[in-house]
Amino acid sequence: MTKSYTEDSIMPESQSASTWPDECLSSHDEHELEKKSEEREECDAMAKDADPEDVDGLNRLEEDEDDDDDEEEDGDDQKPKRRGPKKKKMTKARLQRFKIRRMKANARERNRMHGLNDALESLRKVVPCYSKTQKLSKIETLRLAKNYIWALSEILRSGKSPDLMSFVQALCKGLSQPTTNLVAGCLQLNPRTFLPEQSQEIPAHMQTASASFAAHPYSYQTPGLPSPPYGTMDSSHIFHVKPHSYGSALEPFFESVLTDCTSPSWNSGTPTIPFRLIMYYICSIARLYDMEVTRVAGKEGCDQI
DNA sequence: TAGGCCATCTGGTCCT
DNA sequence: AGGACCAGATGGCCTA
Repeated sequence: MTKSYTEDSIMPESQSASTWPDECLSSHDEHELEKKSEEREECDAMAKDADPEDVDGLNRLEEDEDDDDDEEEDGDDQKPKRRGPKKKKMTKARLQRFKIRRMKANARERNRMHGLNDALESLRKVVPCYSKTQKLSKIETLRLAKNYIWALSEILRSGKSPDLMSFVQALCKGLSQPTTNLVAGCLQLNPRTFLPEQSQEIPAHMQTASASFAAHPYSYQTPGLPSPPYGTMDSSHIFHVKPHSYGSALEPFFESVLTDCTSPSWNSGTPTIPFRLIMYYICSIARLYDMEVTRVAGKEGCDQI
């Protein structure tokens, strides 16, 4: 049974940036989950009603049993006897129990995978780029989430405001072409401007600001992945993105944050940019933290004197 | 049409 | 014994 999830899972535009993981399920999301849960119950019911005679694996199992029987009947000395406990004869009752057990296991496995997919869907909604039309694949969602976490923790660690370029570079490390384009489109950026290979074209002040982001300790080489675009940063693939107005892209990130949030694109149907606001808050907190540490340190110094 | 992505089934292994 | 987890196989759908 194949179930298609073609329905658009759209993040409501009203969802604020403050709805972070624990509260990230809006009423809309809850409704979606309820709907899915109902679908799954139907699915499970169908599995229960399914004719056990139709289970493919059982046919194979029956074939195995036949083989065993043949072996016994032949009594061929040339073939080594199978060691270990002898297989019990598959009676009709045993067969029936096996079928039921197998169907229950299948239903459990389906539910387990659905749970995993729900978690991934929640993750999609909290990573920077959430598009109505272009849903991130599972693997890309995980990669983007990993980059995002790293980028945010780097901001907290350094207490410095990164520029947009280096932030997006960090986000796009190891992502595929479509995802990189999505991130670029999401930020209304020209992907050319943050390509690692072209970093020498970035103004000097940008490169300085990017320093802490350049060395991505968790960047991976994705060994063993079959083919590009996975695991590569081949820049050629990024050029397919449609041209935008790139004027603000080279401006320092935090100078434009608030104005960007009130720009028309903020409310458009295209991917939202809530993380810009989040970034603003995080960096503000980091600055306050830094100031507080400096203040306390100074005070302790005075006390010691 | 090939390749990517996905859902599902399945058998194996480990744990309770 | 039964459930959770995992990886391989398979087939369907979609897109470049």
